[in-house]
Amino acid sequence: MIDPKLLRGDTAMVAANLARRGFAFDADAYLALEEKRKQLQVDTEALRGERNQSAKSIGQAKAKGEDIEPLLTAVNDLGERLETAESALQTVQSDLQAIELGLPNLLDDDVPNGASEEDNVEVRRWGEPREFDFDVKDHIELGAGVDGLDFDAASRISGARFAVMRGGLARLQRALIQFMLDTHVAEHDYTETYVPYLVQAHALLGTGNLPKFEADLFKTTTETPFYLIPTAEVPLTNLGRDRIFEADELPLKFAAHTPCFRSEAGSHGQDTRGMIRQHQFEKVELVNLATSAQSEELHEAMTQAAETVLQRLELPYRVITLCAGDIGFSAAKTYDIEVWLPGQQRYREISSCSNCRDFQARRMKGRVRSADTGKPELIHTLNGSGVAAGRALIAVMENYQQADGSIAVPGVLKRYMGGLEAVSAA
RNA sequence: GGAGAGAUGGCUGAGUGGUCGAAAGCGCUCCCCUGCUAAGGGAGUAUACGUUAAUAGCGUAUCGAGGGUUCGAAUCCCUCUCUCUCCGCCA
Repeated sequence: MIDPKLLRGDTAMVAANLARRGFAFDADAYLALEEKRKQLQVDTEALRGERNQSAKSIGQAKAKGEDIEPLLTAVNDLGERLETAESALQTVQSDLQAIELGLPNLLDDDVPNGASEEDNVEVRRWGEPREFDFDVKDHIELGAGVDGLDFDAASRISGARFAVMRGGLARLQRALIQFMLDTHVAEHDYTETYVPYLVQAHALLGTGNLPKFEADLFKTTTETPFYLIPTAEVPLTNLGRDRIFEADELPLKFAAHTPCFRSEAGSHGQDTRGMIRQHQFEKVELVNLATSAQSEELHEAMTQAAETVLQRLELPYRVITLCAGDIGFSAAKTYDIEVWLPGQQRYREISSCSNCRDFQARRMKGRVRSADTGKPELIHTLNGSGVAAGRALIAVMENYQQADGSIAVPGVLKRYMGGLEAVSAA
């Protein structure tokens, strides 16, 4: 949520900022509603004050043994007036809240303008795409060749956008996950964390996935519905929910491996072949809970941490800053890391590192007791993929392919592969 | 799944219809005293929202959540959630 005080006090600035995203914010309608809220709230609170006063004097009169009948008649219609005022106020407040929950985060000043991914700005590149002296295969062909990636089997079980993996390939994905977690824990000071894969609506409201993006989520039909997490960002970030941290507890840095579940509604026709875009995929996620003073630096460090993984795997990549039209709902600023895929001859997203500032914290009531003032203030939340394991597997397959169709095991993964040098057909 | 107990401020813990936002203790902050890493005395110490130039006042809300009864609810009633104990079941 955007700070309601800011929204109210500097509506034009907020509207202009949101307009950069292509988000049309009806400031006039909002201000009219807000004006109404203010009046209703003042009225309601005055009535409540009146009621409290009379109740108090009735209590005092009764204590003195006086006749309270006349006092009771005097407040006769108060209850009804109050009830009317309260319900009107409640209606307006929930309308306002619906508007506020639907507004995306304010953009950081250094988010570039732009309408689509075409306008994202490259920050840096690392590594050189490898030169092949044979015809390059994509991961689908390679996976079939080593008899490890089976989309037909998956579709018989679950339909489109699922994969079955076997043997060395399945193990390679597990090796990637282990390697990533070990790296972040040992070198980047992350705490390995295990979290629920099913969460309730309020957790998703906190991260900004709800109420606007329900269609992207899988939901159970149980009496109290659960949602399958679309990313470990949801449970990890909610570790800060309803808490007041001491200043010296922050930053907290959590790393978790989880499967991620996405309905991919609205992505029909995109990446339908292969394992790029699935309903279920594995990811190692990084989340930081921080003070406002820490978040900017941590954002850079988190991006570096994700880059480290790719560097150790010797996978060429580039880092881009997402433009205003491409950045996510809850983020103030996002770096995407795109890995080189020889099979597609282009860079594809493998990590997304965002600073959400206090946007999610406000929804979650995540706070920290300021070291200076002793007062609670909102924490900053950051999340990043460190990195997507399914896509990392694709990247390793395509970048490490050999002329005979086998896949060489990257050096850093060998210890996780039982000394295996290459994944090939059994 | 069955039976029972419970949920109060940073913590412990009183409080069963009326000046209770809430006793007391602990912790923390400030002051005083004390020639010293002790003890004692005093004051203060929740959050959100509204109003406001104001982190000053004033008002409103909050004692797990939601609803109800009442002029008035931490206290009574209903529903739900969570925690604990015992039993059952189970990876």
